[in-house]
Amino acid sequence: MTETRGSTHAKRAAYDLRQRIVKGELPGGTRLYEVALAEELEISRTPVREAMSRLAEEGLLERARGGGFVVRSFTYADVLDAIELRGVLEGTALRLAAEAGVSQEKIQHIKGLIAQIDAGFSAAGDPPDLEAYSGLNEQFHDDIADLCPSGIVRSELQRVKSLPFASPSAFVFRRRESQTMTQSIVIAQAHHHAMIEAIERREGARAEALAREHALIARRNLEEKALAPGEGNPALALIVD
Amino acid sequence: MTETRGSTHAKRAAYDLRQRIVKGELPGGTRLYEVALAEELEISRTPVREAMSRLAEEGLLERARGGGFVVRSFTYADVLDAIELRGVLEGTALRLAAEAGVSQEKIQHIKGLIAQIDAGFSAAGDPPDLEAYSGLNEQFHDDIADLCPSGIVRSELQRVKSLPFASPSAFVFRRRESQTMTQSIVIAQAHHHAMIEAIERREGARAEALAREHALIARRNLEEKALAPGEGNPALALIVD
DNA sequence: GCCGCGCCGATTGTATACATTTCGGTGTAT
DNA sequence: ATACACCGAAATGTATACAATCGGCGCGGC
Repeated sequence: MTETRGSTHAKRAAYDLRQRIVKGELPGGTRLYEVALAEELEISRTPVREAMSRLAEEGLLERARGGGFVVRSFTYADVLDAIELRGVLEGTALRLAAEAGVSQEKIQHIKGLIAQIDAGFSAAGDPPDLEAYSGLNEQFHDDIADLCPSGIVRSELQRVKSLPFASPSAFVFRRRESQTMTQSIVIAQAHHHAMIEAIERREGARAEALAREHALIARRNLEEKALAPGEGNPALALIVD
Repeated sequence: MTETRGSTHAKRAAYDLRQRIVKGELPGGTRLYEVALAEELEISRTPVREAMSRLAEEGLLERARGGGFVVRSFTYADVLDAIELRGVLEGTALRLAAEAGVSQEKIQHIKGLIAQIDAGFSAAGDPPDLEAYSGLNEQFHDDIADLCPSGIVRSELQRVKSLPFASPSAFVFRRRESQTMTQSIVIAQAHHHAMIEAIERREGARAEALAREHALIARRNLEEKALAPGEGNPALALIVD
Protein backbone atom coordinates (compact mmCIF):
# COMPACT_ATOMS: atom_id res chain seq x y z
CA MET A 1 0.00 0.00 0.00
CA THR A 2 2.47 2.68 -1.07
CA GLU A 3 -0.29 4.81 -2.50
CA THR A 4 0.56 8.44 -1.98
CA ARG A 5 2.33 9.14 1.29
CA GLY A 6 1.80 9.07 5.01
CA SER A 7 2.09 6.35 7.55
CA THR A 8 -1.51 5.29 8.03
CA HIS A 9 -4.31 4.55 5.64
CA ALA A 10 -6.30 7.42 7.08
CA LYS A 11 -3.52 9.94 6.44
CA ARG A 12 -2.95 8.67 2.94
CA ALA A 13 -6.67 8.81 2.24
CA ALA A 14 -6.82 12.34 3.60
CA TYR A 15 -3.90 13.36 1.40
CA ASP A 16 -5.47 11.76 -1.61
CA LEU A 17 -8.87 13.33 -1.03
CA ARG A 18 -7.30 16.71 -0.37
CA GLN A 19 -5.50 16.56 -3.69
CA ARG A 20 -8.66 15.63 -5.53
CA ILE A 21 -10.62 18.41 -3.92
CA VAL A 22 -7.98 21.05 -4.55
CA LYS A 23 -7.61 19.93 -8.16
CA GLY A 24 -11.33 20.29 -8.62
CA GLU A 25 -11.95 16.64 -9.35
CA LEU A 26 -14.41 16.69 -6.48
CA PRO A 27 -16.29 19.97 -6.98
CA GLY A 28 -17.99 21.83 -4.17
CA GLY A 29 -21.25 20.27 -3.12
CA THR A 30 -20.16 16.74 -3.99
CA ARG A 31 -21.28 14.27 -1.40
CA LEU A 32 -18.67 11.75 -0.35
CA TYR A 33 -19.88 8.20 0.15
CA GLU A 34 -17.87 6.06 2.51
CA VAL A 35 -18.36 2.77 0.73
CA ALA A 36 -17.54 4.10 -2.71
CA LEU A 37 -14.37 5.80 -1.49
CA ALA A 38 -13.34 2.78 0.53
CA GLU A 39 -13.57 0.54 -2.52
CA GLU A 40 -11.80 3.07 -4.69
CA LEU A 41 -8.91 3.46 -2.24
CA GLU A 42 -8.94 -0.23 -1.41
CA ILE A 43 -9.24 0.33 2.31
CA SER A 44 -12.11 -0.10 4.73
CA ARG A 45 -14.67 2.49 5.72
CA THR A 46 -13.03 3.24 9.05
CA PRO A 47 -9.95 5.09 7.77
CA VAL A 48 -12.11 6.80 5.16
CA ARG A 49 -14.25 8.27 7.91
CA GLU A 50 -11.14 9.27 9.78
CA ALA A 51 -9.77 11.01 6.68
CA MET A 52 -13.01 12.89 6.13
CA SER A 53 -12.99 14.05 9.74
CA ARG A 54 -9.53 15.49 9.27
CA LEU A 55 -10.53 17.32 6.13
CA ALA A 56 -13.55 18.71 7.92
CA GLU A 57 -11.21 20.09 10.58
CA GLU A 58 -9.25 21.77 7.80
CA GLY A 59 -12.42 23.31 6.45
CA LEU A 60 -12.42 21.48 3.12
CA LEU A 61 -15.44 19.34 3.99
CA GLU A 62 -18.68 20.04 5.81
CA ARG A 63 -20.78 17.61 7.75
CA ALA A 64 -24.02 17.04 5.89
CA ARG A 65 -27.38 16.87 7.58
CA GLY A 66 -28.32 13.30 8.26
CA GLY A 67 -24.67 12.28 8.41
CA GLY A 68 -21.86 12.10 5.91
CA PHE A 69 -19.70 14.79 4.38
CA VAL A 70 -19.96 17.19 1.48
CA VAL A 71 -17.16 19.02 -0.29
CA ARG A 72 -17.32 22.63 0.81
CA SER A 73 -18.31 25.08 -1.89
CA PHE A 74 -16.26 28.19 -2.47
CA THR A 75 -17.53 30.95 -4.67
CA TYR A 76 -15.33 33.51 -6.36
CA ALA A 77 -16.50 35.99 -3.72
CA ASP A 78 -15.41 33.57 -1.00
CA VAL A 79 -11.92 33.50 -2.44
CA LEU A 80 -11.69 37.29 -2.45
CA ASP A 81 -13.03 37.36 1.10
CA ALA A 82 -10.57 34.74 2.28
CA ILE A 83 -7.70 36.82 0.93
CA GLU A 84 -9.06 39.90 2.66
CA LEU A 85 -9.47 37.92 5.86
CA ARG A 86 -5.89 36.74 5.63
CA GLY A 87 -4.84 40.35 5.36
CA VAL A 88 -6.86 41.25 8.43
CA LEU A 89 -5.42 38.40 10.49
CA GLU A 90 -1.86 38.96 9.32
CA GLY A 91 -2.38 42.61 10.16
CA THR A 92 -3.50 41.69 13.65
CA ALA A 93 -0.56 39.33 14.10
CA LEU A 94 1.89 42.01 13.05
CA ARG A 95 0.25 44.68 15.15
CA LEU A 96 0.43 42.48 18.24
CA ALA A 97 4.04 41.67 17.46
CA ALA A 98 4.87 45.35 17.10
CA GLU A 99 3.04 46.28 20.28
CA ALA A 100 4.71 43.53 22.30
CA GLY A 101 8.15 44.12 20.81
CA VAL A 102 10.29 41.58 19.01
CA SER A 103 13.85 40.54 19.80
CA GLN A 104 16.55 41.91 17.53
CA GLU A 105 17.59 38.37 16.75
CA LYS A 106 14.22 37.49 15.24
CA ILE A 107 14.10 40.76 13.35
CA GLN A 108 17.48 40.04 11.83
CA HIS A 109 16.27 36.63 10.77
CA ILE A 110 13.35 38.18 8.90
CA LYS A 111 15.63 40.79 7.35
CA GLY A 112 17.84 37.97 6.15
CA LEU A 113 14.90 36.43 4.35
CA ILE A 114 14.00 39.75 2.78
CA ALA A 115 17.59 40.17 1.62
CA GLN A 116 17.46 36.77 -0.04
CA ILE A 117 14.39 37.87 -1.96
CA ASP A 118 16.15 41.11 -2.89
CA ALA A 119 19.08 39.13 -4.23
CA GLY A 120 16.67 37.27 -6.51
CA PHE A 121 16.05 40.27 -8.72
CA SER A 122 19.16 42.31 -8.23
CA ALA A 123 20.03 41.82 -11.90
CA ALA A 124 18.27 44.95 -13.06
CA GLY A 125 14.70 44.43 -14.03
CA ASP A 126 14.70 40.97 -15.52
CA PRO A 127 11.90 38.77 -14.34
CA PRO A 128 13.01 37.01 -11.18
CA ASP A 129 12.73 33.29 -10.67
CA LEU A 130 9.09 33.11 -9.68
CA GLU A 131 9.48 29.61 -8.33
CA ALA A 132 12.16 30.72 -5.90
CA TYR A 133 10.29 33.91 -5.04
CA SER A 134 7.19 31.92 -4.27
CA GLY A 135 9.03 29.73 -1.80
CA LEU A 136 10.82 32.57 -0.06
CA ASN A 137 7.64 34.61 0.07
CA GLU A 138 5.83 31.73 1.72
CA GLN A 139 8.67 31.41 4.20
CA PHE A 140 8.60 35.13 4.92
CA HIS A 141 4.90 35.07 5.66
CA ASP A 142 5.19 32.02 7.89
CA ASP A 143 8.08 33.44 9.86
CA ILE A 144 6.65 36.89 10.28
CA ALA A 145 3.42 35.38 11.61
CA ASP A 146 5.50 33.57 14.19
CA LEU A 147 6.52 36.91 15.62
CA CYS A 148 3.00 37.29 16.94
CA PRO A 149 2.94 36.63 20.67
CA SER A 150 -0.62 35.29 20.60
CA GLY A 151 -0.93 31.59 19.90
CA ILE A 152 -4.65 31.99 19.26
CA VAL A 153 -4.10 34.56 16.53
CA ARG A 154 -1.27 32.52 15.02
CA SER A 155 -3.38 29.40 14.81
CA GLU A 156 -6.41 31.12 13.30
CA LEU A 157 -4.19 32.81 10.74
CA GLN A 158 -2.61 29.47 9.96
CA ARG A 159 -6.06 28.00 9.51
CA VAL A 160 -7.09 30.61 6.97
CA LYS A 161 -3.80 30.31 5.12
CA SER A 162 -4.38 26.59 4.76
CA LEU A 163 -7.19 27.29 2.31
CA PRO A 164 -5.36 26.70 -0.95
CA PHE A 165 -6.35 29.99 -2.51
CA ALA A 166 -5.66 32.11 0.56
CA SER A 167 -2.00 31.19 0.81
CA PRO A 168 0.29 34.19 0.35
CA SER A 169 1.82 32.79 -2.81
CA ALA A 170 -1.35 31.32 -4.27
CA PHE A 171 -1.37 33.73 -7.19
CA VAL A 172 2.29 34.12 -7.88
CA PHE A 173 2.67 31.92 -10.90
CA ARG A 174 4.69 31.63 -14.02
CA ARG A 175 3.15 33.97 -16.52
CA ARG A 176 4.18 34.75 -20.03
CA GLU A 177 3.63 38.46 -20.00
CA SER A 178 5.34 38.80 -16.61
CA GLN A 179 5.40 42.56 -16.94
CA THR A 180 2.63 43.27 -14.45
CA MET A 181 3.62 40.30 -12.29
CA THR A 182 7.15 41.64 -11.94
CA GLN A 183 5.75 44.99 -10.91
CA SER A 184 3.54 43.28 -8.35
CA ILE A 185 6.52 41.58 -6.84
CA VAL A 186 8.51 44.78 -6.62
CA ILE A 187 5.66 46.40 -4.74
CA ALA A 188 5.19 43.36 -2.54
CA GLN A 189 8.85 43.39 -1.64
CA ALA A 190 8.61 47.07 -0.71
CA HIS A 191 5.81 46.05 1.64
CA HIS A 192 7.99 43.35 3.12
CA HIS A 193 10.69 45.90 3.92
CA ALA A 194 8.15 48.28 5.40
CA MET A 195 6.50 45.58 7.50
CA ILE A 196 9.62 44.57 9.34
CA GLU A 197 10.58 48.22 9.76
CA ALA A 198 7.19 48.96 11.30
CA ILE A 199 7.55 46.05 13.69
CA GLU A 200 11.05 47.06 14.63
CA ARG A 201 9.88 50.60 15.35
CA ARG A 202 6.87 49.21 17.21
CA GLU A 203 4.47 50.98 14.89
CA GLY A 204 1.54 48.64 15.29
CA ALA A 205 -1.06 50.51 13.27
CA ARG A 206 1.34 50.87 10.36
CA ALA A 207 2.21 47.19 10.42
CA GLU A 208 -1.47 46.30 10.43
CA ALA A 209 -2.31 48.60 7.55
CA LEU A 210 0.62 47.29 5.53
CA ALA A 211 -0.46 43.69 5.93
CA ARG A 212 -3.93 44.53 4.72
CA GLU A 213 -2.66 46.48 1.74
CA HIS A 214 -0.24 43.67 1.02
CA ALA A 215 -3.07 41.16 0.75
CA LEU A 216 -4.71 43.36 -1.83
CA ILE A 217 -1.86 42.53 -4.21
CA ALA A 218 -2.90 38.90 -4.12
CA ARG A 219 -6.43 40.02 -4.75
CA ARG A 220 -5.41 42.10 -7.76
CA ASN A 221 -3.33 39.28 -9.16
CA LEU A 222 -6.30 37.02 -8.81
CA GLU A 223 -8.73 39.43 -10.42
CA GLU A 224 -6.40 39.81 -13.35
CA LYS A 225 -5.93 36.07 -13.63
CA ALA A 226 -9.58 35.26 -13.33
CA LEU A 227 -10.22 37.38 -16.38
CA ALA A 228 -7.36 35.90 -18.37
CA PRO A 229 -8.64 33.00 -20.45
CA GLY A 230 -7.10 29.55 -20.26
CA GLU A 231 -4.10 29.17 -18.01
CA GLY A 232 -6.31 27.25 -15.54
CA ASN A 233 -4.90 28.28 -12.22
CA PRO A 234 -4.72 25.17 -10.04
CA ALA A 235 -5.62 27.07 -6.89
CA LEU A 236 -8.87 28.14 -8.48
CA ALA A 237 -10.03 24.67 -9.41
CA LEU A 238 -12.25 24.30 -6.40
CA ILE A 239 -14.33 27.38 -7.03
CA VAL A 240 -17.83 26.38 -7.87
CA ASP A 241 -19.55 29.50 -9.22
CA MET B 1 -30.20 5.27 26.28
CA THR B 2 -31.52 8.67 27.34
CA GLU B 3 -28.12 9.80 28.54
CA THR B 4 -27.76 13.47 27.86
CA ARG B 5 -29.27 14.44 24.52
CA GLY B 6 -28.77 13.95 20.85
CA SER B 7 -29.83 11.23 18.49
CA THR B 8 -26.67 9.17 18.16
CA HIS B 9 -24.16 7.86 20.62
CA ALA B 10 -21.46 9.96 19.00
CA LYS B 11 -23.43 13.18 19.44
CA ARG B 12 -24.30 12.38 23.01
CA ALA B 13 -20.68 11.54 23.76
CA ALA B 14 -19.57 14.79 22.15
CA TYR B 15 -22.07 16.73 24.25
CA ASP B 16 -20.96 14.96 27.39
CA LEU B 17 -17.28 15.50 26.73
CA ARG B 18 -17.84 19.13 25.82
CA GLN B 19 -19.57 19.72 29.13
CA ARG B 20 -16.77 18.08 31.06
CA ILE B 21 -14.13 20.09 29.27
CA VAL B 22 -15.91 23.40 29.71
CA LYS B 23 -16.54 22.69 33.38
CA GLY B 24 -12.86 22.05 33.86
CA GLU B 25 -13.29 18.40 34.84
CA LEU B 26 -10.94 17.56 32.01
CA PRO B 27 -8.22 20.20 32.28
CA GLY B 28 -6.10 21.31 29.35
CA GLY B 29 -3.41 18.84 28.46
CA THR B 30 -5.43 15.83 29.55
CA ARG B 31 -5.09 12.98 27.15
CA LEU B 32 -8.32 11.22 26.24
CA TYR B 33 -8.13 7.46 25.99
CA GLU B 34 -10.67 5.80 23.76
CA VAL B 35 -11.04 2.62 25.77
CA ALA B 36 -11.45 4.36 29.12
CA LEU B 37 -14.04 6.77 27.76
CA ALA B 38 -15.87 4.02 25.94
CA GLU B 39 -16.24 2.02 29.13
CA GLU B 40 -17.23 5.06 31.11
CA LEU B 41 -19.92 6.08 28.63
CA GLU B 42 -20.91 2.47 28.04
CA ILE B 43 -20.52 2.67 24.29
CA SER B 44 -17.90 1.30 21.93
CA ARG B 45 -14.74 3.04 20.78
CA THR B 46 -16.17 3.95 17.40
CA PRO B 47 -18.61 6.67 18.52
CA VAL B 48 -16.04 7.90 21.03
CA ARG B 49 -13.61 8.54 18.20
CA GLU B 50 -16.33 10.22 16.24
CA ALA B 51 -17.14 12.48 19.19
CA MET B 52 -13.50 13.43 19.65
CA SER B 53 -13.22 14.30 15.97
CA ARG B 54 -16.14 16.67 16.29
CA LEU B 55 -14.66 18.37 19.32
CA ALA B 56 -11.38 18.73 17.47
CA GLU B 57 -13.27 20.53 14.71
CA GLU B 58 -14.64 22.89 17.35
CA GLY B 59 -11.15 23.55 18.61
CA LEU B 60 -11.62 22.04 22.06
CA LEU B 61 -9.33 19.09 21.36
CA GLU B 62 -6.05 18.74 19.52
CA ARG B 63 -4.72 15.69 17.78
CA ALA B 64 -1.75 14.37 19.71
CA ARG B 65 1.42 13.19 18.07
CA GLY B 66 1.31 9.45 17.64
CA GLY B 67 -2.46 9.50 17.52
CA GLY B 68 -5.19 10.24 19.99
CA PHE B 69 -6.51 13.51 21.32
CA VAL B 70 -5.56 15.93 24.06
CA VAL B 71 -7.72 18.60 25.66
CA ARG B 72 -6.54 21.91 24.32
CA SER B 73 -4.83 24.12 26.84
CA PHE B 74 -5.89 27.72 27.22
CA THR B 75 -3.82 30.10 29.22
CA TYR B 76 -5.13 33.32 30.70
CA ALA B 77 -3.30 35.13 27.91
CA ASP B 78 -5.09 32.97 25.36
CA VAL B 79 -8.43 34.05 26.76
CA LEU B 80 -7.50 37.71 26.50
CA ASP B 81 -6.24 37.13 22.97
CA ALA B 82 -9.39 35.28 21.97
CA ILE B 83 -11.48 38.22 23.12
CA GLU B 84 -9.28 40.61 21.18
CA LEU B 85 -9.52 38.38 18.14
CA ARG B 86 -13.28 38.32 18.41
CA GLY B 87 -13.19 42.11 18.41
CA VAL B 88 -11.04 42.14 15.30
CA LEU B 89 -13.28 39.71 13.45
CA GLU B 90 -16.49 41.40 14.52
CA GLY B 91 -14.93 44.64 13.42
CA THR B 92 -14.15 43.18 10.03
CA ALA B 93 -17.67 41.80 9.72
CA LEU B 94 -19.19 45.17 10.54
CA ARG B 95 -16.84 47.05 8.26
CA LEU B 96 -17.69 44.80 5.35
CA ALA B 97 -21.39 45.17 6.14
CA ALA B 98 -21.05 48.94 6.22
CA GLU B 99 -19.06 49.05 2.99
CA ALA B 100 -21.50 46.79 1.17
CA GLY B 101 -24.57 48.49 2.56
CA VAL B 102 -27.38 46.85 4.49
CA SER B 103 -31.11 46.90 3.74
CA GLN B 104 -33.24 49.17 5.87
CA GLU B 105 -35.29 46.17 6.88
CA LYS B 106 -32.33 44.43 8.50
CA ILE B 107 -31.21 47.63 10.17
CA GLN B 108 -34.64 48.06 11.69
CA HIS B 109 -34.49 44.53 13.00
CA ILE B 110 -31.23 45.27 14.80
CA LYS B 111 -32.59 48.53 16.13
CA GLY B 112 -35.54 46.59 17.49
CA LEU B 113 -33.20 44.38 19.44
CA ILE B 114 -31.32 47.37 20.78
CA ALA B 115 -34.60 48.92 21.87
CA GLN B 116 -35.47 45.78 23.76
CA ILE B 117 -32.21 46.04 25.64
CA ASP B 118 -32.90 49.72 26.32
CA ALA B 119 -36.27 48.78 27.76
CA GLY B 120 -34.51 46.47 30.18
CA PHE B 121 -32.99 49.28 32.16
CA SER B 122 -35.34 52.11 31.51
CA ALA B 123 -36.27 52.10 35.20
CA ALA B 124 -33.63 54.63 36.16
CA GLY B 125 -30.39 53.15 37.25
CA ASP B 126 -31.42 49.97 38.98
CA PRO B 127 -29.43 46.94 37.98
CA PRO B 128 -31.07 45.44 34.93
CA ASP B 129 -31.91 41.77 34.69
CA LEU B 130 -28.51 40.42 33.75
CA GLU B 131 -29.94 37.12 32.64
CA ALA B 132 -32.19 38.84 30.10
CA TYR B 133 -29.45 41.23 29.03
CA SER B 134 -27.11 38.36 28.45
CA GLY B 135 -29.56 36.66 26.13
CA LEU B 136 -30.42 39.78 24.17
CA ASN B 137 -26.77 40.76 23.93
CA GLU B 138 -25.92 37.35 22.52
CA GLN B 139 -28.75 37.73 20.02
CA PHE B 140 -27.58 41.20 19.04
CA HIS B 141 -24.08 39.97 18.36
CA ASP B 142 -25.30 37.01 16.35
CA ASP B 143 -27.65 39.09 14.25
CA ILE B 144 -25.25 41.92 13.61
CA ALA B 145 -22.64 39.42 12.42
CA ASP B 146 -25.20 38.13 9.96
CA LEU B 147 -25.17 41.53 8.27
CA CYS B 148 -21.71 40.73 6.97
CA PRO B 149 -21.87 39.82 3.30
CA SER B 150 -18.90 37.47 3.52
CA GLY B 151 -19.71 33.92 4.50
CA ILE B 152 -16.04 33.24 5.14
CA VAL B 153 -15.77 36.02 7.68
CA ARG B 154 -19.07 35.05 9.28
CA SER B 155 -18.00 31.46 9.75
CA GLU B 156 -14.57 32.28 11.18
CA LEU B 157 -16.16 34.74 13.59
CA GLN B 158 -18.66 32.09 14.57
CA ARG B 159 -15.81 29.69 15.16
CA VAL B 160 -14.01 32.05 17.51
CA LYS B 161 -17.22 32.88 19.35
CA SER B 162 -17.78 29.19 19.97
CA LEU B 163 -14.87 29.19 22.40
CA PRO B 164 -16.73 29.39 25.70
CA PHE B 165 -14.80 32.35 27.02
CA ALA B 166 -14.85 34.35 23.79
CA SER B 167 -18.61 34.57 23.55
CA PRO B 168 -19.90 38.14 23.77
CA SER B 169 -21.73 37.47 27.01
CA ALA B 170 -19.15 35.24 28.62
CA PHE B 171 -18.36 37.73 31.35
CA VAL B 172 -21.73 39.25 31.98
CA PHE B 173 -22.71 37.49 35.15
CA ARG B 174 -24.68 38.02 38.29
CA ARG B 175 -22.43 39.94 40.58
CA ARG B 176 -23.09 41.22 44.02
CA GLU B 177 -21.49 44.60 43.68
CA SER B 178 -23.13 45.23 40.31
CA GLN B 179 -22.04 48.86 40.34
CA THR B 180 -19.21 48.51 37.84
CA MET B 181 -21.07 45.84 35.90
CA THR B 182 -24.06 48.14 35.41
CA GLN B 183 -21.73 50.83 34.16
CA SER B 184 -20.15 48.38 31.76
CA ILE B 185 -23.53 47.52 30.35
CA VAL B 186 -24.49 51.15 29.87
CA ILE B 187 -21.30 51.72 27.91
CA ALA B 188 -21.77 48.54 25.94
CA GLN B 189 -25.26 49.57 25.00
CA ALA B 190 -23.94 52.94 23.81
CA HIS B 191 -21.59 50.98 21.58
CA HIS B 192 -24.51 48.96 20.26
CA HIS B 193 -26.31 52.14 19.25
CA ALA B 194 -23.19 53.54 17.64
CA MET B 195 -22.45 50.33 15.76
CA ILE B 196 -25.75 50.17 13.94
CA GLU B 197 -25.56 53.90 13.28
CA ALA B 198 -22.13 53.47 11.73
CA ILE B 199 -23.36 50.64 9.54
CA GLU B 200 -26.41 52.60 8.49
CA ARG B 201 -24.23 55.58 7.52
CA ARG B 202 -21.79 53.22 5.83
CA GLU B 203 -18.94 54.36 8.03
CA GLY B 204 -16.87 51.20 7.82
CA ALA B 205 -13.81 52.34 9.74
CA ARG B 206 -15.94 53.61 12.60
CA ALA B 207 -17.90 50.38 12.79
CA GLU B 208 -14.67 48.42 12.88
CA ALA B 209 -13.14 50.56 15.60
CA LEU B 210 -16.30 50.34 17.68
CA ALA B 211 -16.37 46.56 17.55
CA ARG B 212 -12.79 46.41 18.74
CA GLU B 213 -13.39 48.84 21.55
CA HIS B 214 -16.53 46.96 22.44
CA ALA B 215 -14.61 43.73 22.92
CA LEU B 216 -12.34 45.53 25.38
CA ILE B 217 -15.29 45.75 27.75
CA ALA B 218 -15.39 41.98 27.96
CA ARG B 219 -11.68 42.05 28.54
CA ARG B 220 -11.99 44.54 31.38
CA ASN B 221 -14.81 42.56 32.97
CA LEU B 222 -12.66 39.50 32.82
CA GLU B 223 -9.60 41.19 34.27
CA GLU B 224 -11.67 42.43 37.15
CA LYS B 225 -13.23 39.03 37.70
CA ALA B 226 -10.01 37.13 37.47
CA LEU B 227 -8.73 39.16 40.40
CA ALA B 228 -11.87 38.69 42.45
CA PRO B 229 -11.47 35.65 44.68
CA GLY B 230 -13.93 32.80 44.71
CA GLU B 231 -16.97 33.24 42.48
CA GLY B 232 -15.48 30.61 40.16
CA ASN B 233 -16.60 31.81 36.78
CA PRO B 234 -17.71 28.73 34.83
CA ALA B 235 -16.34 30.07 31.58
CA LEU B 236 -12.90 30.23 33.12
CA ALA B 237 -12.82 26.65 34.31
CA LEU B 238 -10.83 25.44 31.36
CA ILE B 239 -7.93 27.80 31.79
CA VAL B 240 -4.88 25.88 32.74
CA ASP B 241 -2.30 28.41 33.89
C1' DG C 1 -56.45 12.70 -8.62
C1' DC C 2 -54.18 13.27 -4.50
C1' DC C 3 -52.61 12.19 -0.10
C1' DG C 4 -50.64 9.04 3.15
C1' DC C 5 -48.68 4.80 4.59
C1' DG C 6 -45.38 1.39 4.43
C1' DC C 7 -41.86 -1.03 2.29
C1' DC C 8 -37.19 -1.41 0.44
C1' DG C 9 -32.60 -0.15 -0.82
C1' DA C 10 -28.88 2.71 0.20
C1' DT C 11 -26.07 4.90 3.63
C1' DT C 12 -24.37 5.88 7.88
C1' DG C 13 -24.02 4.35 12.93
C1' DT C 14 -22.16 0.91 16.15
C1' DA C 15 -19.83 -3.04 18.09
C1' DT C 16 -16.06 -5.96 18.17
C1' DA C 17 -12.02 -8.64 16.88
C1' DC C 18 -7.62 -8.27 15.22
C1' DA C 19 -3.30 -5.68 13.53
C1' DT C 20 -0.04 -2.30 14.19
C1' DT C 21 2.25 1.25 16.40
C1' DT C 22 3.97 3.66 20.24
C1' DC C 23 6.18 4.49 24.46
C1' DG C 24 8.12 3.42 28.73
C1' DG C 25 11.02 0.38 31.23
C1' DT C 26 14.91 -2.44 31.64
C1' DG C 27 18.85 -4.52 30.65
C1' DT C 28 23.46 -4.51 28.79
C1' DA C 29 27.50 -2.77 26.68
C1' DT C 30 30.57 0.96 26.21
C1' DA D 1 27.06 7.08 34.00
C1' DT D 2 25.10 7.18 29.58
C1' DA D 3 23.53 5.50 25.34
C1' DC D 4 21.27 2.10 22.82
C1' DA D 5 18.43 -1.73 21.74
C1' DC D 6 14.95 -4.67 22.84
C1' DC D 7 10.64 -6.09 24.92
C1' DG D 8 5.92 -5.88 26.35
C1' DA D 9 1.86 -3.61 27.79
C1' DA D 10 -1.24 -0.32 26.28
C1' DA D 11 -2.99 2.51 23.00
C1' DT D 12 -4.55 3.58 18.43
C1' DG D 13 -5.34 1.84 13.49
C1' DT D 14 -8.07 -1.23 10.60
C1' DA D 15 -11.43 -4.51 8.90
C1' DT D 16 -15.86 -6.30 8.98
C1' DA D 17 -20.47 -7.70 10.44
C1' DC D 18 -24.63 -6.11 11.95
C1' DA D 19 -28.05 -2.40 13.43
C1' DA D 20 -30.52 1.66 12.75
C1' DT D 21 -31.80 5.35 10.02
C1' DC D 22 -33.03 8.01 6.02
C1' DG D 23 -35.20 8.83 1.57
C1' DG D 24 -37.64 7.57 -2.35
C1' DC D 25 -41.16 5.00 -4.62
C1' DG D 26 -45.20 2.63 -5.25
C1' DC D 27 -49.40 0.94 -3.73
C1' DG D 28 -53.64 1.60 -1.77
C1' DG D 29 -57.33 4.16 0.19
C1' DC D 30 -60.01 8.25 0.34
